Amino acid sequence: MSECIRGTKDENDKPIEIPSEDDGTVLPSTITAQFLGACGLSSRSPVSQCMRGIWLVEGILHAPEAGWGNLVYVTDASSPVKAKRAVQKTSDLIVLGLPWKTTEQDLREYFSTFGEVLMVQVKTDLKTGHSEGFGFVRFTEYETQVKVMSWRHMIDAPRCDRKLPNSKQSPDEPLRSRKVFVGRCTEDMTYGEVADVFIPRPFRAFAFVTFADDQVAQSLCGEDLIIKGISVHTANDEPKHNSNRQKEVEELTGGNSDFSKYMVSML
DNA sequence: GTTGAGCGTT
Repeated sequence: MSECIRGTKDENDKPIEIPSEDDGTVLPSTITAQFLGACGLSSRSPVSQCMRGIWLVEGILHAPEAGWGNLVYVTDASSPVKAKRAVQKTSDLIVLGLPWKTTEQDLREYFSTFGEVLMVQVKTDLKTGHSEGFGFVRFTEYETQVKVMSWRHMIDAPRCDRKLPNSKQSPDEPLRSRKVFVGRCTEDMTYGEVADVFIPRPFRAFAFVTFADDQVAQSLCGEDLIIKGISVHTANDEPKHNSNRQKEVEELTGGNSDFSKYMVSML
């Protein structure tokens, strides 16, 4: 049953009515349509007088247990960072692990299947003119960039990683990684529902697993899991940068209930 | 046997 929720940008302002969906949830786009740059809600608890955020699951705002009620919901302020994120521009992606023989034409052909390509480069040694095994690609549409970033690619070779170049990593926005470090694994473990797996050869008892979903990946981080009698350790793929972020996300995702669905089974 | 491997001549 659809209803109207009282929302405002400032608690002292007169609230305006925000329509909910038929199932009682609210879409962030509905919020954004009324309050530029905002996409979340919180309300002041009549009991504790504290502001409480509204639960956001897979991009949808869910009513509190007691329903939306007659409370006034305050939209989240649009911080400069969020405002910047709304306009997603494409950037060059570095493509690593290219075979020596791969040419710019090969790269363009390959990436054109995902969307319009603005530019490709294969970096070559100035003296010898031969490929250095990496290059860059730039797409017209940010959508295409996201698509290409999401999955493992094979360009005349078993694996070609692509990611934002070091020069383009923004320190205020560490991408929530879909990749997890798996320690103490055994060689015969297999991984389900994943985008990529990296196992060092020769085998060294750890692996990197990239999941299709960053929420799943993050919910696994930091867990010690028993799988078929073997204790497996999972952690963030690059522990040095984002331990705080990781804790935050762990609290939000509330443990590893999805684990059995997604992770490891023994052969 | 608990953190791979690579980063842009103009």
